[in-house]
Amino acid sequence: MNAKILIIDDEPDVIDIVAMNLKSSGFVPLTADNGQSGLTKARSELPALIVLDLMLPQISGLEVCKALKKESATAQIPIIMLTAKSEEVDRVVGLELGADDYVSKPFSPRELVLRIKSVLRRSKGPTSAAERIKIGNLLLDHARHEVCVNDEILPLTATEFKLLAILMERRGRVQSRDRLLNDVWGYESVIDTRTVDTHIRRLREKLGVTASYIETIRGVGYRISEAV
Amino acid sequence: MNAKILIIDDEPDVIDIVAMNLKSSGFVPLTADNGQSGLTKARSELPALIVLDLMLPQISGLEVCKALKKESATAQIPIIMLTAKSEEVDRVVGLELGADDYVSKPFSPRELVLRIKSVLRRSKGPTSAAERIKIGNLLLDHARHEVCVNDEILPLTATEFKLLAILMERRGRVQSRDRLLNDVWGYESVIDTRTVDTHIRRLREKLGVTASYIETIRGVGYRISEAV
DNA sequence: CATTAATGTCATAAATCTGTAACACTTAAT
DNA sequence: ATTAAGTGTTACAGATTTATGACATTAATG
Repeated sequence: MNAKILIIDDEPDVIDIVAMNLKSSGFVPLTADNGQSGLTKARSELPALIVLDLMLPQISGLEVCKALKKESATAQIPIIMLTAKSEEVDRVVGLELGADDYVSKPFSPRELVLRIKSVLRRSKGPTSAAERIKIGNLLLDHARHEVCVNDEILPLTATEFKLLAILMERRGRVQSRDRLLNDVWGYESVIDTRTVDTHIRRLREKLGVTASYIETIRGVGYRISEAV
Repeated sequence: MNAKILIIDDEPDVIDIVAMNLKSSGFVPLTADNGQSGLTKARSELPALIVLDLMLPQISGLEVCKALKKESATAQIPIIMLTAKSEEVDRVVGLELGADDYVSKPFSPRELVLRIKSVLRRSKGPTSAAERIKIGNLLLDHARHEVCVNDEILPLTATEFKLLAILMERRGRVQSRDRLLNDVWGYESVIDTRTVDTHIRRLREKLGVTASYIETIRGVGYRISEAV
């Protein structure tokens, strides 16, 4: 791996957490705590990818993004935007400006790393990202934000969708409740692990017959069976 | 759970309430009512996490934090700061000094417990243990939390799985019952060593023919044979 | 605003796992 | 062969863990 990743964020805790996780995933994290120094570092280091907070003092993330995309040296560098929930409106703007993905706070560091890997993968070869996952007669489409069972669309809520998506992406592997809380609800969620049970239940309810895909591993967590 | 949590606070009421709540959540609370004894206990007990009041007589919480982060033995222990509202200014300082989170007084014990869980979750690094171990026709997969004998999945309980995993990870080396109690059940477990026998028996039962892999070393303990 | 939907929490029921004690069997040493 | 310590077996009550239903609260929508 060994690729340089530049993190531009003004919150030291965010930088710390992200940098730590990147490092342990084999990346080389670079950091900047404001837009100006971020731009400078991007130009001098030419990182493989930039994680950019939308909300920055002085120069906003959008402007940084715009500037980077204007200069030929940095235009090709993929950018992942970090946005607070309320800023979700800006998502479209960000994407139109050239951001390659966005992750909303609070986010799980693990998920961010996965996104980074995904974007890097995509930016290299032809698009082959797993935008659609199919398991048996269960089909999940990230782009459309839809889940189908036998070509019939299931009306899942946002949380249910994300929960199912994570289980499907890691099919076969058991996910502990803690892990799910971390990855579905975000890294600073302070909710009870029992809540996961409830959402699993609601998922199963909507899945109907297909509910059997979700296995309970007593004393450990949940997973979606590997076999079709 | 079973993790040791050290509470450093000079108000007995706070200590009592927090300790009680931690205990009922399955943690093992340790306490100190001043910075000096807090430091001492942290070094001797090496708790899984420290709840540290910012406002302490004599040595301030910040200094305790700084000291802990300086010593390699304790540097990795996550710290949650307790701050009065007016001290919020110091939040940044605390975080920069290495605190992992902060909770401002007055706080709800429940929230503190959730925060503790969240921080512990976060600080648990990526699993570096060997994901799959194979011995003869016995295959253990951590990620799936599955054990196969000749490609057939064994329905093990959580405890059985953990016991087998530890034996397999240390194949060849005899594990005493005490050692197994410690590593499978966790320290502080007040369980009879004979209980290990029972679980070994259940394991063997499920292993069927492969049960012969688990050797009894009379007067010492158990082990899984080195040879394939 | 009013209404609906989504979400998190809780209490309780149901499932299942676990620790223990009592007893049977094995082994090693006398 | 006898004995004593160590280990295997068995059954079961108590403890945990999970599923479920109902509710309170928050967010989204018109």
